[in-house]
Amino acid sequence: MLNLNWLQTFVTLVDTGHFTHTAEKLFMTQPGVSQHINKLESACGHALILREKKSFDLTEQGRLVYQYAQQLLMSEQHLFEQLIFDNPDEGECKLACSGALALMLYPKLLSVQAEHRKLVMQLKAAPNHEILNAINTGDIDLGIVTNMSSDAQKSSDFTVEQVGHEALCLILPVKYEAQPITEQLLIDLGLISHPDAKHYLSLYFSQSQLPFFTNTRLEEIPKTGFVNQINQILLPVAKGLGFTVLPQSIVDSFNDQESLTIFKPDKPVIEMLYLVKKRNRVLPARFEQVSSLIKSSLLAQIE
Amino acid sequence: MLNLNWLQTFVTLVDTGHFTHTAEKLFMTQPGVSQHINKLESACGHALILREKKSFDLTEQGRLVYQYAQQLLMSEQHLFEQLIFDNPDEGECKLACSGALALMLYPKLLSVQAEHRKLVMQLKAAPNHEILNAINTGDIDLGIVTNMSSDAQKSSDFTVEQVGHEALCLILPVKYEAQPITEQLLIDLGLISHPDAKHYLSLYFSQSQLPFFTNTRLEEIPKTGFVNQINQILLPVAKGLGFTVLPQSIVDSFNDQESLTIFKPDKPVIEMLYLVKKRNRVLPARFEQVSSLIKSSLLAQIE
DNA sequence: TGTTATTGATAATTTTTTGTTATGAGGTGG
DNA sequence: CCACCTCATAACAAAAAATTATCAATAACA
Repeated sequence: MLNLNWLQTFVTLVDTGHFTHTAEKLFMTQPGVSQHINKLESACGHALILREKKSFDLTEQGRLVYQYAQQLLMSEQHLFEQLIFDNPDEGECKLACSGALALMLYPKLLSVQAEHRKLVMQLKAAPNHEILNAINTGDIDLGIVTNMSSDAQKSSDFTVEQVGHEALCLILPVKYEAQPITEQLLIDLGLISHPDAKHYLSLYFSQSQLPFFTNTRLEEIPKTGFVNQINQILLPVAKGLGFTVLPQSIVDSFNDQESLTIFKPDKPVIEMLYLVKKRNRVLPARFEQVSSLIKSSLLAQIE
Repeated sequence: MLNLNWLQTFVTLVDTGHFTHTAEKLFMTQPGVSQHINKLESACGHALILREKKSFDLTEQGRLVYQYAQQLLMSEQHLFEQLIFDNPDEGECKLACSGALALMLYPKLLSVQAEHRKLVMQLKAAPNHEILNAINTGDIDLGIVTNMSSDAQKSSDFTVEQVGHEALCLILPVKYEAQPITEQLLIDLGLISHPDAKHYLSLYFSQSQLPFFTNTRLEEIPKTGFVNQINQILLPVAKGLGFTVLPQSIVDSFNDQESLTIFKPDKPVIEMLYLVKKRNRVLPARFEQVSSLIKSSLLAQIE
């Protein structure tokens, strides 16, 4: 392994072209410089300089090592700067949320990044449990999840903050507009499924006070479609091929609203949104603006 | 300064999450691991891990250092690979030649680079003495120059190889086509100057056996223009604003040939082209294809 | 062309750093 | 609750690095 001190000495030597001057510059003795170069050479397995008379020339390997060393010393300096100053406009933000929220949030995050090019936004759409898992391993810095309950036993590992809520909609083809919803109707129509469909469905029926489907019987609904592209889920519904359950925001952003009908339950179905990070983790300064952006976006949506 | 061994230990520790396992993996003892981490932390001036119970969490600084260390270890490995294997298709080629030759060579060099994206061609157009100087300092790996004579005293510092020659042309506006060339005509017409004009002029008159301009009187020719864009020098000549001296290849690549007339001296004026590198310097493998490309290009041009 | 001053290499010695062993405190799991 | 595992600490041994004291080779200069 290449010792950084040797590299520093080597760079200075190449710059000055002079062993003694290098020693003075680095507050060491001249034999020390010779030794550093010798050690570096044997660590590299190659001669780095060709000594001739008083001066020397770089070998090709010497050039490579010189380039490498310069980069290295620069990047170490950069690291130290990062360590002492937590720049709010620089660094990676690894975020995760549901596909529905990603659809809304990603453009806003990107406009922040457009202003601060060194602030790199990474947004991953994933189901709840995967988000929590990724936060735990440190793959994700900050996540937005819906229900914390099912992972409650782990919840002590997280810092959770409620940041908003979103209405869930039961969506059918427009031709059922005037019809009363029955369990049999839904079974006949079939479900257009998607990654969060199961979770949304059980949430919807348990909250909406509709006397349909106890949890055990949700499986009985036939699946007449599946997509994991959030903005394409409503296409088959619009074409009359099935029903589905999605957050309000997805429905709002769909082009062909006239082909859909949204069922109005007696009691609106709301899912809570939680901003989650790892417990004890103090996020860098850049997450200030990110989380306030998230909060204001989610609040604005409720209006 | 951050010791590479400490960083290696730190990375392994973060990966395993386990001091003892880290020690085993790196063939050291467990207290050694503890010490490495302590030293790294004090060198960074920050806690890198938060020890709690048996396990630990990374601090934000720890994350930064981890990222940095991973990059570093990777790039050191890359360096070693470069040192043992001189890849003919990877690396920088820093070349220099006259503007005229650059015009011809650069497209060819770029088509080589297009095939081998890691082979980066850097071509600089510069006058002779600047090229020799840059080769001497190591800023340029390989150069093409015309006359070595004036820097002959230094020539022992270089390895020189003749690689071709190029005809020099005296170019006038087409309206002088039928006219005999006299010294007075040139003075009346005026010189369209460019960076190599003086050198080309003295070469031309000393070789062409025209009884014009002893070197001392070259200065008397009035300058009626100047450009340092090689492919724009002939524009003012075509418009009748002056004469100039340029290599044949530049004339050939000019669009508006009909507006020019090229003087035919009794004895054609040739300037030799030399491929020059620093003496004793063994260039990396990638220069094989570069110099054979240069040679074949210059030979092809002579035909 | 001697003569002196510089420059870098080498060897021996000292100092500093690093790694190991021995041990202990705190936590875990059967 | 006991045996075990994990990491921290201190004392010591080993290795690495720096320094001093030289020397040979070259350059500079009278």
